[in-house]
Amino acid sequence: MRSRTLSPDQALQLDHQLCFALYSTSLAVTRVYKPLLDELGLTYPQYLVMLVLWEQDGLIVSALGDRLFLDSGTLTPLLKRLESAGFIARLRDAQDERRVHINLTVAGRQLKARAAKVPGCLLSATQCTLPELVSLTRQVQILRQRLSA
Amino acid sequence: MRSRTLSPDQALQLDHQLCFALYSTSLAVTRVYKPLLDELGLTYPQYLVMLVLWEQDGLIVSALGDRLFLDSGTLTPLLKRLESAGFIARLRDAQDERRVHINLTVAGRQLKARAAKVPGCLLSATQCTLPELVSLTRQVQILRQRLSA
DNA sequence: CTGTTTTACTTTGCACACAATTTAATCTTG
DNA sequence: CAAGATTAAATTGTGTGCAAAGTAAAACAG
Repeated sequence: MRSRTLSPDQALQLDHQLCFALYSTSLAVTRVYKPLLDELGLTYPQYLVMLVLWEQDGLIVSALGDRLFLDSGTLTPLLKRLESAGFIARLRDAQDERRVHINLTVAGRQLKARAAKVPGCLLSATQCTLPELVSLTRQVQILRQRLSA
Repeated sequence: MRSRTLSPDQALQLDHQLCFALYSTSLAVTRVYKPLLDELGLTYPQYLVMLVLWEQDGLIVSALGDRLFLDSGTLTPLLKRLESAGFIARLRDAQDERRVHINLTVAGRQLKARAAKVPGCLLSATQCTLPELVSLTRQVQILRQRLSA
């Protein structure tokens, strides 16, 4: 019968690390997205920002950060690139000049239609059923919630 | 009864994206590792390299890359930093001068003992049981395998 | 054996992530 | 209301990831 705990040697094996499974799989997913997002003129983190804005336009930078678990040090330059690309506009809040609202441009809203096929391409790349993916997504989200607490 | 497919709007919701769950959870894991690895003088990707070398010393750069799913453009500068830190030595192969072997130094081997407690800290941070983590790790590894094929 | 191709690694350039600092605006407190 | 504290973004510096180009050694082909 196997022990309930691992030896130090086993515990340090790369293929036993959940962290590495998540890390390498996340990078693998990004590589699958790359050609799809290239067509849209977006990087993967930029695509995530657009997903948020397509759900809720006009958020301020910190609200975007809360949603994506990213800070302003990451978002500020990324948002400037999205602005240069013509997908968003950055507007200071008139009431509170510290805040910057991120608004979709017409081109940014139009991009949503072209992005509609992306999730389906990913689903087929995984060779999983939708329920399988939903289950795995939930498990990983729960882990994130516990780690961020 | 729910449809077996999602509407375009549902399919593009951030919280339905497995990619985002993986991406944000992987970053969350890295943030939990940060203080532990700071003590060892390693970044997270450097820690992964050390895990590989603790299993098998003397690998060439491309073999490390195969194991970690990273290319030499990523590994070369990272390995130079590990060399500067005194944990590894880089040695040209005498038979084939194109190859560079990565060998642990004494300090690099000694670091393994200090790293032994890291996996346990992570396990407790997840508030999961070991079998739960093993199951999740396997599912994510299978996904990676399908995406990399 | 010599010109070509392939391989292994390095270098360069761009885009994240994130800690730490800075700047500017707002809030709080006495 | 004035001084200090807090907040929101932006900036700076370091370390990845990765595409693309460069370099040098080895393998191959005629």
